Amino acid sequence: MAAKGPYYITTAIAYASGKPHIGNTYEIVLADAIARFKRQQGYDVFFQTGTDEHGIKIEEKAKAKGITPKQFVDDAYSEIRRIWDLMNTSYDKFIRTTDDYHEKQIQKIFKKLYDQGDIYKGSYEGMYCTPCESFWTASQLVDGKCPDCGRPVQPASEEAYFFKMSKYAPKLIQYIEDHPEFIQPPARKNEMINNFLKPGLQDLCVSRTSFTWGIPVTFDPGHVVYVWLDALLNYITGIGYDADGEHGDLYRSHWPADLHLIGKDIVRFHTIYWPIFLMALGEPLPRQVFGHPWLLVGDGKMSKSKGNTIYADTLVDMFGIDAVRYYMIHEMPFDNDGVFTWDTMVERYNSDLANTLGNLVKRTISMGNQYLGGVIEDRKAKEAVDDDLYEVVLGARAKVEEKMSTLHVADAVTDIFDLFKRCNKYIDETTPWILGKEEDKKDRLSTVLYNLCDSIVIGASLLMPYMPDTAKAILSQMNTEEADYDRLGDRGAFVSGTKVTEEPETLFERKKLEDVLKEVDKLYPAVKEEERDKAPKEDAGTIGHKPEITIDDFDRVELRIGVVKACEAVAKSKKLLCSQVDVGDKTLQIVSGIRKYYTPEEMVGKRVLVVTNLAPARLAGVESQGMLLCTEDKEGNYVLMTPEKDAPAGAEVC
RNA sequence: CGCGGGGUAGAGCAGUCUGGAAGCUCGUCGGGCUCAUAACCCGGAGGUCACAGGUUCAAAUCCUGUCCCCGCUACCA
Repeated sequence: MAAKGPYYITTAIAYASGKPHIGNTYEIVLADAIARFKRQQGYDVFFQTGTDEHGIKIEEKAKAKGITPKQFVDDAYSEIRRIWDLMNTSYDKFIRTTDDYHEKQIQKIFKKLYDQGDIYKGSYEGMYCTPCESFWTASQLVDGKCPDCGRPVQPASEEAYFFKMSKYAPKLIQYIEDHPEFIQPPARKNEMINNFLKPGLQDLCVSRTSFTWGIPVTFDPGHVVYVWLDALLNYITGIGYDADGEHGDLYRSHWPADLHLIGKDIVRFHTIYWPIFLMALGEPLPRQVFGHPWLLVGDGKMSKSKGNTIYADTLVDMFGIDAVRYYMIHEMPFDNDGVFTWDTMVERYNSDLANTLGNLVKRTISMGNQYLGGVIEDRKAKEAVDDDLYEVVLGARAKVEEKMSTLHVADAVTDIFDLFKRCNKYIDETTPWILGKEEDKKDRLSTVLYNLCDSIVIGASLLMPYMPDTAKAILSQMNTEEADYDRLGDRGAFVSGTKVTEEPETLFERKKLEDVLKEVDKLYPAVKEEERDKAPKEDAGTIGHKPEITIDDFDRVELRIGVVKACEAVAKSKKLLCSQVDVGDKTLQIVSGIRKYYTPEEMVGKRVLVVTNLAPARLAGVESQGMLLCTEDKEGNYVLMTPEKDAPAGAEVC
């Protein structure tokens, strides 16, 4: 295969805060398929992935667990790397932002950018909670108060370093316009230019003093480098960039990157901040950034009742590595989110892997053994239908290549399966089992089976980047090596006279949906309990238990029965209803986020539980003087709390 | 008029940029075959391409307007 030059591909580095679920795992698998494909084509591929290990969140989680941040990220790193390896991904380098060479370079880079005037010292405006000693941005506040303790906060400013973004904006706009392929999918390009670049870029905060788990700024103790300047630079520090210009060989041969594969949520950082950092360093810009869509889990019902986090290792246990890789790659359209459901998983597994592919290989090898003793020769007894078969088979590589060139990876895999489908059809067209009964048709029979083996070898070779283990298993059953990529457009990948295996193994055993669902049922209650134990520590977003309170604490809350007298939608909002609620001695105006579940009309006359001594707040510009109590039903819909028997407005709840 | 994505057969999607016979997968119904994992092959049924106007010889595709869904965001007190 011809050498085609360097190819550098990266994934985003994973935030080392916990076990990655299938959505996070999708990215590394997709990148792996692309990297393997490029290697197959003959490129000198370097494939880098890694973990982002700094930041306040990690510092806090470690503290909650009672371990050091370093211990925390070591654990998280091991788990992430274990999953990447489990998925059989062929990365060449796994970088951690706590690696010493990375930290050293970040410090040098920071200094360099500061010395040349791109970074300056300023202040970061926000709100400060004195008792908690915490700094918050306006958007983090809950009801204008400290999200931790609920006490009032004061405007304050924190000393911080900033990067002068605006200076490079015109040059970046020019670059983006001149390189239409730079941002993928193309729709994102206008989004970046219109929403961020044209209105004027704000300077980016690149250091913080409010936490310590980060890379220290060498010339200003107390400051640590803040997230993006640390994280994005991994793409060059990982391959030997040096701020003093003493770059390693790998950097010299492989930078700029050919492809940064990232999630669509961080396109902005990779197509605006990252190129600007590089411009400031005087380094060339990456050739392409692809913001891939997300792999989401199930419909609402499934995720509520069965837990919505599904991990790759769970799926691998049930279906095997390549089936999971196939699902991830195949179910993800180019620019729409994909969805994981157990139903589709089983459907894809049975219909594509077991029926189309597995069964094809098995029946072909079985016939080879039954009629020809396993030795498959091309006896040149050609018929017209053979050309129809080969037209599809030999054309597959070009199709795959075309799809891959625009990163339509799912479509590329579909083309390979079209090849296998054509083979199944060919078997029906040629009816080898009939040829096998007639002595004078032996040559034809042999040729037919040869054509099939040849086609399967070509198909398996094409499949190598996506399902490496399966491709190898097929080739091994055919007793044949992977065909060279450059020859996949020609016949002869399978050597005439080769003896295939006598005992073909079943590549994918069919699965019954009901069996899988039973297993899922068994699996998920267990996972849920496990998570409930971890939840309070690990994730503030899930429901944990609150600290014990005294009866006096409870007594501070004034709860009463209210009757809704009038209700209307809040004009400026999609979620809010504004109700006038009679609570006995007065009528409170209460705004609630329940428009999705109740119409204003059905609200009127309802008896509800009301918190009546809550400090007023403004929601969407409307004052709210209390709170209606709700809970969630099984589907996650909000349900109002009402008294079980009739109780008058104003009755106290105790 | 906050930003963005979307509405095409029972389900999931492609096709829309570059107008020119409505396509794929699954399901369903019928047939064929028996080498193979109840698998494989063929055929049928099933769509006013969200709606309404417009441009055109021709519109799923282009233009205008409307409705609905989903993310994100501001406001789920």
